[in-house]
Amino acid sequence: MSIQERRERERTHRHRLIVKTARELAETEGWEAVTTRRLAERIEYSQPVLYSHFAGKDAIVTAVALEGFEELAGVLSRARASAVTPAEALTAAARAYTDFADANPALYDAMFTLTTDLPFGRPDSPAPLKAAFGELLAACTSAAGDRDAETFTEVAWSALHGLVTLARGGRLRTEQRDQRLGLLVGQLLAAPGRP
Amino acid sequence: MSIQERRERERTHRHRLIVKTARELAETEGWEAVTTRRLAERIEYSQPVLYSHFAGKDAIVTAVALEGFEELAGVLSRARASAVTPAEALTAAARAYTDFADANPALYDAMFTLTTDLPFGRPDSPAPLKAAFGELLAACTSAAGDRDAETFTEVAWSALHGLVTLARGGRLRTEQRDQRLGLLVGQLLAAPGRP
DNA sequence: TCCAATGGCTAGCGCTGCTAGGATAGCGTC
DNA sequence: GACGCTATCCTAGCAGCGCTAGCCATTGGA
Repeated sequence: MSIQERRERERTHRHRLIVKTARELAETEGWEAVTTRRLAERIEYSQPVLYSHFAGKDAIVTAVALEGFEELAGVLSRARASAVTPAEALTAAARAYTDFADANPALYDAMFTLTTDLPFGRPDSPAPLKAAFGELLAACTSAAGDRDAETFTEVAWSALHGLVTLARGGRLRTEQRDQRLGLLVGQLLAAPGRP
Repeated sequence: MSIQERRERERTHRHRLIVKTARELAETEGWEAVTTRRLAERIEYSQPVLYSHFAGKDAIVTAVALEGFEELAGVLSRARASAVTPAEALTAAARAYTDFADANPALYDAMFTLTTDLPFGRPDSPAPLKAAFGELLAACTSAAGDRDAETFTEVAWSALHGLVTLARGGRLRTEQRDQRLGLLVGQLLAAPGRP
C-alpha cells in the first residue's frame, strides 16, 4: 500500500523531471538538441523509460507547451490585475505577452511552432489553453467596445504572435520593438475606420 | 564550347528541377516527407547529386523560400496595381497576402518557419526579399499617414503573419477568417488612439 | 590511342525516434 | 523462509535521417 504510493510518487516526480529537463535543455541549447538519448542521459535513466511516461517525443514537447500556457495565463492574469482602464489592460497584456515570449523563446516555440496537436477553442481543450485565451479575452473585451470581443481578441492575439515570431527570425528591426508594440496597441484602441 | 554550354544548361535545368520537386513534394505531403532520399528518387538521380547543387537540405528549403518571396512580391504588386485609394491598397494587400499563404501553406512554411538564415532588411538581402517587403511597404505607406511608414508596415505585416500562422495551427475559428481580416484592416486604417 | 578529368554512383558513417526481449527486483502466497 | 508472478528497467537493435568518401564510367583533349 505505502510502497505503491511511494512508487506512484516517484513516477510523478520522474514525470515532472522529464518535462523540466526537456524544457531546460531546449531553453539552453535549442529544441534540436533535445533528443531522446540526451534527455535520457540527463535524467539518468535509459531511453525507453521516456516511453513509459509519454507516447513519444511529441508528447513531451506538448507537455512543455502546456506548462507554457499555464504560465502565460498567470502572467496575463497578473498584468490584468495591475490595470484599471481598458486601455491599460490591453497595453499591459500586450507587454506581458511579448515579454513572456522573449524571455522564454524555446517554451514559446513549443507552444506555437512545434506543437500541432493541441485542440484549441474546443470544449475538450486542456484547461491551461482555455485559461490563457480566457485571460487574453478578458484583457481585450473591455477594449473591444462595440466590436465582437472574440474576433477582436483573435486579431490582437495574432498581431502579438506575429510580432513575436517575425522578430525572432530577425525579420524586424530589433531596436524598434517598443515602437511597434506602441503603434499596435494604439491602432487596436482606435475607433475603427472603414476597410 | 557548345558542349559545355549544353552541360551548363542541363545543370541549371536539374537545379530548377530539384527546387520544383522539393516544393511539390512539400505541398502535397508536407515538409516532413521531403527527405534527401525521396527527393533524389523523384528527380531520378542519386542522393549525392543534390549536394553538387546545394550545400545541404537547408539550402534547398531556402531556395524554395526565395521562390516564394518572389511570387509573393508579384502577388502584392498586382494587388497594389488594382487599388486606387490608400485604403483600397491596404485592403487588397492584406487579402492578397493571406490568400497567398492559404493557397501555398508549405511554401509559406519554408519562407517563415523553416528558414532561419535568410538575412532580412540588410543591404545584402536577396532581391526577392527586398521586393516582397518593398511591396508591403508601398501598400502601407500611403495608409500610414503621419505614422512612421516602416514601423507601420512591420506591424501590419506581423498582424497578417500572425493571422496566417495561428489560423494554420487551428488556433482561430476558421469561419471567422474574413471578419478578422476586415477588423484588422479597419483598425490599421483608423486614426490611432493613445496607448 | 592513350591520359586526365569530370560526373554520378554505391556504400557507409553517425545520428535520430522508437521498440523487442531479457534481466532484475520486489510483491503476495504457500 | 522459499516460491512464482508481476512490474520495472536496461541492452541491443531497427529503419530512416542528412551527409560524405571513394570508386567507376564516360568524355574531351594530347
